[in-house]
Amino acid sequence: MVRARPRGSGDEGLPAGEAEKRTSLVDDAYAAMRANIRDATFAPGYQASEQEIALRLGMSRTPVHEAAIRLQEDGLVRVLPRKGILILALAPDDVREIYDVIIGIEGRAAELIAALPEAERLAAADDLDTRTTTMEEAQARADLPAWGEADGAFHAALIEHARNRRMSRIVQTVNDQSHRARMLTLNLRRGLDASIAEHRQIAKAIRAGDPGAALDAARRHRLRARDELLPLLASYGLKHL
Amino acid sequence: MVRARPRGSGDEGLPAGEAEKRTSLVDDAYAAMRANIRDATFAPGYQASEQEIALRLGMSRTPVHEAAIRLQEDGLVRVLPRKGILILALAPDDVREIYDVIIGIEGRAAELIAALPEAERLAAADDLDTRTTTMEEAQARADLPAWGEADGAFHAALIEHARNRRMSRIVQTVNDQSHRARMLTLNLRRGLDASIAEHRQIAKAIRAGDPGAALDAARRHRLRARDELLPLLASYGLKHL
DNA sequence: GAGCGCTATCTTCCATGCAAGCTGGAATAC
DNA sequence: GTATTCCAGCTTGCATGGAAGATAGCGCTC
Repeated sequence: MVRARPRGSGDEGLPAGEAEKRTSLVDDAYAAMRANIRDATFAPGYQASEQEIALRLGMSRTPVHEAAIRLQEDGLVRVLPRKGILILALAPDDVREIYDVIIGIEGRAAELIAALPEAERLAAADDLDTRTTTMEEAQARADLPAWGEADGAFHAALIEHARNRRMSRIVQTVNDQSHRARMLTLNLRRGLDASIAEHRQIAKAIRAGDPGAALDAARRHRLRARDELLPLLASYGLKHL
Repeated sequence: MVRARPRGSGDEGLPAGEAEKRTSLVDDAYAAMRANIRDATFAPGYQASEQEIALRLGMSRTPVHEAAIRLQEDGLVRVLPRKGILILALAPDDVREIYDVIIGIEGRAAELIAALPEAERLAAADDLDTRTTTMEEAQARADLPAWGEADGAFHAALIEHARNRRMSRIVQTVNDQSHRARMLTLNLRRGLDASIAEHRQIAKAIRAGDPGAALDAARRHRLRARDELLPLLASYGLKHL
């Protein structure tokens, strides 16, 4: 039986820490299923059987089952007893919830970074500015996918610099959940200029070592994005993403 | 030692005859292990084998293994490949992380509640005030455990009223992680009066429909608690809880 | 005594078998 | 035609066994 092992596709693992050499089938199944959900190979609402997925991945049901438990814990699927694995859809209300979580977490993260010792603070600000510049360049080329990727990188870096593993995990989890929504709505977005300007403000407040301003800038940025996105979803009648 | 529990003969002695929808062994194992970790039956640093736990719970290794995966996802244990289940300890740095998560989430929750329509807002404020009164009564009796429980109830209610399932889940997860630390440090706490006054302020801002003030009050409350607790941990040299 | 390697034994990982729950549809009763 | 029953085939839940990795202790070599 052929064992397809998709490796390294978007594995945002630990930062420069351990050389992960583990090759457990459970991890393979988890990564593969997560990737399939992200790129909508498993569309929301699709109900798969563990047997079928196991067959496709060339393993038995056990690792698939255990991976499904992890994915359920991540909020990506629901394991229906004796019925199968249901790929969860995202309702507008979920998007609202996710934004509120991010508003809270990211604001605190920005505040924390601005309160770091000067050297680390400046390094973080430089890093964020660099990523914002990447966004500007993408915008100049009207390259929307690149813009989206750079935007994601900015926000990932923002959380990373706060050096709080729990925050990182929370943000990654909700980002996984909303990945499809972001991809879908990327070309509906309007406030690209505003985003870039707000990113600059966040970096500036961090550079200045002003936690209050950093908190405020980060919150405002996400609040605006939320208030821009939610009506868009509503007007397009997108009930589940 | 060996408590063989024949399975399948219907209801085991679950407390307070609840009509449990359906008891799966995995859920049983998850609940039992989580309870054991909370009350330190499984002390941090203890390395258990799945076989041993399975024997103790009267089931086979499979449900224990799957429950361990969920507990690992919750950050309570670490499954060491081919070595066993390690009960995680809590370092002061973890407490700091947890507080920062809560500061972010709870602040946003308070803000959201204060922005609710008046009827819901007032109901929430009343509820929070009631719970604060319970704390006052406990304090008058110098009943520290009751105080701690009422304090927990206040914060649980605060999150609950924000009606955001993801926030609820996040807070519950970090609360599980820090439960032992809270129990240990309950009798070291000083700012009981301050806590009650701050709770009143949060409720007041919510009642007034002032999101900014609610955010600020909730943040300040947790910031103060954090700044009070962390030095305490350091001074007692508590390296892992 | 110190270091090395072998092995006994512990552990999890994974495949698989069996039982039981759920579902859809055929067969039956009216 | 409509409602009901029943059953075949689907699904997962859980137990169990074999395989392989990890580890500690022993004996051997130097």
